[in-house]
Amino acid sequence: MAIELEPEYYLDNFRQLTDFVTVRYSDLLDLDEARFLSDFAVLSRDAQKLYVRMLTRKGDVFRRSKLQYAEITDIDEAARELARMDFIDTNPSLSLDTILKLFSKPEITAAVGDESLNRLRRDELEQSLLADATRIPELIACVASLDELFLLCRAQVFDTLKLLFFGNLRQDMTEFVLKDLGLYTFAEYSLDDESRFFHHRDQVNAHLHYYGVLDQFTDDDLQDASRLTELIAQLPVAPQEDRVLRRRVERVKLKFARQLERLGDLDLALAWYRECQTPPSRERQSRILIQQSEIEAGLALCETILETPRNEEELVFAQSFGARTARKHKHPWRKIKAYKPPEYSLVLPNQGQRVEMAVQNYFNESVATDSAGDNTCYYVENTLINSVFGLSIWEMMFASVPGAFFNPFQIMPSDFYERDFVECRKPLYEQWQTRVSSSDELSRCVLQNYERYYGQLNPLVFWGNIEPELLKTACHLIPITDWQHLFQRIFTDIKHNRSGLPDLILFHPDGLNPEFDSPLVTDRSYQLVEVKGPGDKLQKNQLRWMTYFAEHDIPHSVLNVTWDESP
DNA sequence: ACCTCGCACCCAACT
DNA sequence: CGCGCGGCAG
DNA sequence: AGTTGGGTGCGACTGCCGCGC
Ligand SMILES: [Mn+2]
Ligand SMILES: [Mn+2]
Repeated sequence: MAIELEPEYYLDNFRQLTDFVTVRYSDLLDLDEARFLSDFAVLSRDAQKLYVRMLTRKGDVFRRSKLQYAEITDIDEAARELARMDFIDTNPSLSLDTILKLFSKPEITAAVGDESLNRLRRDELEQSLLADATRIPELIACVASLDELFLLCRAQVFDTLKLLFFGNLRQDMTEFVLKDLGLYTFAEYSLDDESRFFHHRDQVNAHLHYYGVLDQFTDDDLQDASRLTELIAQLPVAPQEDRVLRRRVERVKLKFARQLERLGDLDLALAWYRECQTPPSRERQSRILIQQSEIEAGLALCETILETPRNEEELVFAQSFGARTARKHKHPWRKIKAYKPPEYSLVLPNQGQRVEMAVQNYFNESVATDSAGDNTCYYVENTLINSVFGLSIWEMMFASVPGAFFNPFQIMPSDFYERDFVECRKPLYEQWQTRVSSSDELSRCVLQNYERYYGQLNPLVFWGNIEPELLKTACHLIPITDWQHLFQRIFTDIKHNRSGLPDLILFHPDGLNPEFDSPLVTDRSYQLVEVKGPGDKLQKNQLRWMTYFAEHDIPHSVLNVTWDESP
């Protein structure tokens, strides 16, 4: 399905972006931004096209010969016009370093006239040319004369416009293309002219400030504790009401603090963790304290977590790490026994396939034929349960709620992972509850939404893994009370409980033959099986799900597979 | 896929 | 020469 | 020796082309 784009698609996309910003945010624009828009509007079409082409390419300096676009009638004339209007500089003063990056090795050595330089690696070549400061002006003139060089100007203004449009700087103009090519289909949601992500200029500036700090960050900084500290200190202080910015800033702080830990700067890491509320901040603090032999403080923090856990993972951490540490240092501790799921093992011939597939095939060839023949095993991991959940809450997810949607390329509402997602959609939640009150209702709703929304992006719905047949089977063979329990746990923390579901699901409407020699559940119509190959072990999120399964009588087990390597 | 998810592989500490 | 990587385009 | 916990690292429309080694 090769979809052709209009020859000037990129200019059209740029216009869509600027129109969107103009309609919603004219009151937040500063003078530079307003000038940018009005100057751009009076450019010739050729000039507009060339400028947008340059904007969407990497870097800000370009060689004339590398700008070849058939759909632009006269590139040189367009460039002159852009220069007159200050959109580009056709005679920029650039450092030798910058200029060298634009040319290939053979071009540089030929221009310099020293073939012996060919033996050097690219980075060595640059080093050697930059080494002699007295030769630099001469070399700049020499290399730069190989081609006309254009410097892109006012690109920061466009960054601000993109930020206003998307609400972030992670997305870019490729969203338009991917959508138009049919690679992405977004769900329908209402985006009226009043849907705004930003409400004050100060807020825009704070977000720009945040991305400015990220921009300064390079991979080398990860090895430099003082540099990391400097960067964290520069991050903006997000106001209480800007939840998105708070989330973003906090994530970066956690990441940098974690890196300070790796670099061995535990005190600094601790100090920055203390500035953060979100997990795993307190977990890391506790670990550091214990590492520093601050046993009392470390255990006290575990106690605090036990009293006010921010999420289940943090709670489980405090229970197990607290108990282990207390035992080791002979402190009293009220220990809670960790759940051990039923486990059994199986030896299979190694045919080079994924271990989950090997087990699925094994089940389909043996256990599945156990009774009437309606038994089947699917390798679904998170996809089945999340998809059924996602299809069932579709209307709630894309409902019009203030602040939830603000750009045309969202795959979910901005508050989807927030604690109060349900609270903010109470009436729809109550409707949803009636829809999941019986197997027939659930099945009807899920299959209907499958047809209605097929292919539309949704972080919970995995279109490639679910067929109506499977959905129907699952809705009927997993009892509605089990579905309600599964949904309930996902709703309590969508972000974290979307994952960790077992690899396989077995359906057996008439149960299984109890003679079958394994701890498989025999008296239920389905069961979930987590497969573990050699060397693998239950992940934390998998164990949390299994603990919950045990509490709610959801049939489950862990199957350890070893390979039979004998010929 | 608002930079994840599950697994593979490694290491250290414990039993 | 062939391979892997990254930029670019649609 | 074997187990357990913890850490890190890896992939992500596709297809083409120039570059570096
Ligand atoms: Mn798995
Ligand atoms: Mn598994």
